[in-house]
Parts: sequence; structure tokens; C-alpha cells
Amino acid sequence: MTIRAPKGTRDILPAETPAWQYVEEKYSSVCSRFCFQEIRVPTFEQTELFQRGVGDTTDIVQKEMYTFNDKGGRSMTLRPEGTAGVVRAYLENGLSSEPSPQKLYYILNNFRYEKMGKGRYREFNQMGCELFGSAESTADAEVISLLFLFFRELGLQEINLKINSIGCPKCRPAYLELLKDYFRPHLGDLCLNCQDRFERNPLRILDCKEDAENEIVKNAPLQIEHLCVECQEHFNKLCTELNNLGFEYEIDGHIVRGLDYYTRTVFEFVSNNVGTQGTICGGGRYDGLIEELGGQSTPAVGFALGVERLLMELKSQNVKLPSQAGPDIYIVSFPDTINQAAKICFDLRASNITAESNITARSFRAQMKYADRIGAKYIVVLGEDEIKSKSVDLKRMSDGTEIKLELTDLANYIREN
RNA sequence: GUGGAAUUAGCUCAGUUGGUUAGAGUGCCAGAUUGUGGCUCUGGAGGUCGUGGGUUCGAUUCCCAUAUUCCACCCCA
Repeated sequence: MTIRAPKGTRDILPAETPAWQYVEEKYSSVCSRFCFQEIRVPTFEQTELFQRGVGDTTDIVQKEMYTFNDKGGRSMTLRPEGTAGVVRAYLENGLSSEPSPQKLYYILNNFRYEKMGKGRYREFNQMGCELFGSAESTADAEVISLLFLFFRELGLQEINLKINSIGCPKCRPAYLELLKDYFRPHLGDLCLNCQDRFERNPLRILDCKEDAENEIVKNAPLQIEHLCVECQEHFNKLCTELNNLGFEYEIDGHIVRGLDYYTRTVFEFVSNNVGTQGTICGGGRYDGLIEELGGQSTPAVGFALGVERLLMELKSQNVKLPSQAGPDIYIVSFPDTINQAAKICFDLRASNITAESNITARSFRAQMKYADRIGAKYIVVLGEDEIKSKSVDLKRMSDGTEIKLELTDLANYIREN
């Protein structure tokens, strides 16, 4: 084998796909009950969409995008996240003229050119929601409560919600000045990275893991302590609403998120079990993004949930997930009955039963072994006698018991047992 | 992007102080007298010892480079 999957990508094999299907179906189910509707958008977009949407100062745009020129010389980029494309589709297709708010959800893959690590891939999958057209904190509470229900139905424990407010264009500039004034005399005490961030994006210093124990960072002024009246009220209402819904959460003024478009509410669902990649889900409000991308000023709130990390977390908490299942029935046949077996097998499949018959040159004994190996729940042996009498002995593999059935009763019996 | 570890059969791993046809367990395929699986036994297939150079009479083994994976940072999902 010389050709291998590209770095940072991986195959999801049949042993795992049932768990993926389960999680995705559960997510769709919860979203539907919250009246979010699915949207599917292109895998690649014009590069400019992400430059403007995600933000030029972010790590994602600066060094992690899969960008290429197509044959027409246009710069295209494999999506590094879902929100920008969904916003583009919302504007392009006039969803802003549909009843508001618009509530959309998606399940899609993303691409970021990054150094590999546990729970971090260059192609990874996210499930997300975007809610367009409500500036009220009740909309924030709605997407957060969707996540709480989703996690609850999955049986996920020990996952903690952290929320923060990073203000709005009205109160953030004054705060950023305050923050810079605070850090300026202490620059030498910060890690090199943070010294660089000081000019570019001082907010991110608060989120630095390296300096997390640094007293300077710990004691830094936080945006949440310097919100304007409107932002403060918005945040207070959100807390009240979360309390009302009975959700536990922690206010963490150090959460800032890595994407430029957030305003006011930001939140993360964090696990302690996944190691350093503990953020399973991140989101927040982005009231300026739609206007930034050429639409009318429209408030919005959303989140993205990492499927790989969610599955890791479920596994580490020993949550039971579906695994490969064998067929309901395997039909053992002989060379002179193989055609009749194929016909019976087809009819069973048409009756919604998972069935398999012999499609190899295997001996009787080998067919029995195979049926056992793949976990068939029942087998029948179809020989000349069975065809003549139109009846079979249905054998339950778990305990070897057999019962005699008319061929015509096979589907019903299996369905009911 | 930084630091560390690893890479031998589909999987989990031995091994060679450098020396003929590189091993085990497991899995896969087949068989153990004619139509009943799991246990057991027997046989078979499957490896350019991650890739490329170098040293050497000879390299899977030593050296260099490179790729990939994992761990810790960075960042994020």
C-alpha cells in the first residue's frame, strides 16, 4: 500500500458508522422538534466569503484555509466552518424575506489546514444551528436549550456550559483600550504569542492557556465587567432565562472564541474528559455578520458542535452507542436450491427484513460458520425437502432452538420476534 | 508552528549484538466422510520490516533525511 488517506483525514468504517448515524439522526430529531430546518450548502465557496465572514485576523483565515484557484482562475476555499456559507445562502436565496426568525441547522464537514492532534482533524464534521432575525436573549436561550436537550437525550453527563458576553461595537472599543492600558506595563510578563496578540487581537490573551495561571491575565479587566447598559441587560436576561429553564452554567469572562464575528453572548460546552480538546461545542451571537456580508443588518445566534469530539466524549463516558448489527436471517442453501433461496431472500428484504443468502461457492458447513460469524439472529436451511413442503425450520442462533414455519409465515414471524 | 515518542501481516506486537526462505497471537479462507454455527485440530493466503538515501561483502537491524501517527504546547470543533 503506497497511497494513504491524506494527513488529517480518516475513514469512518462500518464498525463506526452506526454510531455516527445514531448521533446525526438524534441531532436532526431534536432540531426538528425545535422547528429548525435543515440546510445544505456547497463544500467550497469563494475565498472572499471566509475572509470577510470569519475575519482576516483569525488563525483560520491567516493560515488554516484550503485555498485553490479553479480553472477559471477564481480563488476558492474549502469551508473552514459552516456559518459563513449558511449566511451567504440565507442572503442569496432571499430567506430574509421568509417569515422571521429563520431557524436552520446543518450537518457538514469542514476543512482546516492544521497540525494534527487528538480530536483535531484537517477534515472534521460539525453539526450546527443558525437562528436569524431575533436580537432577543430568548433566541440565545433557545439554541442553548436545544443543545441541553440533545445532550440529555444522548445520555451525556459531565458537560459544562460556560457563557460570557463580549459586548458590542458600542462598548467594546472602550473596553479594548482599557485592556491594552492594563497589559501595556506588563507585556514582558506575557508569553511571546500574547505579546504578538497585544496589537492584533488583545482579547485573545484572556483565552491563552499558557498564561492561564499568570496573575496578570487572571486579574485583567473583563469585558463582562464593562458592558454597556444594553449588553448588560441582554446578558442578565439570558441568565434569567437559563435559570428558568433549569440549566446549570458557569459565567466565564475569559471565554472569547476564535472567530471575529461574535457579539454579546458567547458560550462553550466543555468536557474534562477529552483532554486539551475539551471544547465540544462553541457558539454565540453574531449581530454584525450578515450586514458585513452584504445583507441588511440582521441579528443572529448559532453554534457548531464537533462530531468527532462528541463521539470521543460519549465513548469515554461509556455511553452505549449502536454498533454493527447482523442480519435478521441467513438462508443456507445448496447448489440446486440457491436460486430459490435468492428469491425468498429478496422477498424478505422487500418485507423490511435484513436478510442474506449464499452468494459464494461455500459449503454447507462454511455457510453456517459465516452466518454465526456475521451475527445472524436466525438461519433457515433451504434444501429440496423444504421447497417441496414449503416449510422450514427457523433456527435461533443465540440458543439453537428451532421452530417449524410455513415459508409464507417467515417474514411475519421474524418481524414479531 | 514548537518539543517528545513511535512506525515489522487486516489488527495487537515479538525479533535480529548487521548474515540464508522475518515470527507469534488474533482475524481471514479452506478442510476434519454425506444437511446444522460457537469449542478444538489441520492446512492456506497475507509483509518491497513507513519511504528515500548513506555506511557495509551484506541493512528490517547502524547513520541521515523525509512521511505518517500519537502525546504535550499553540489554536480550535
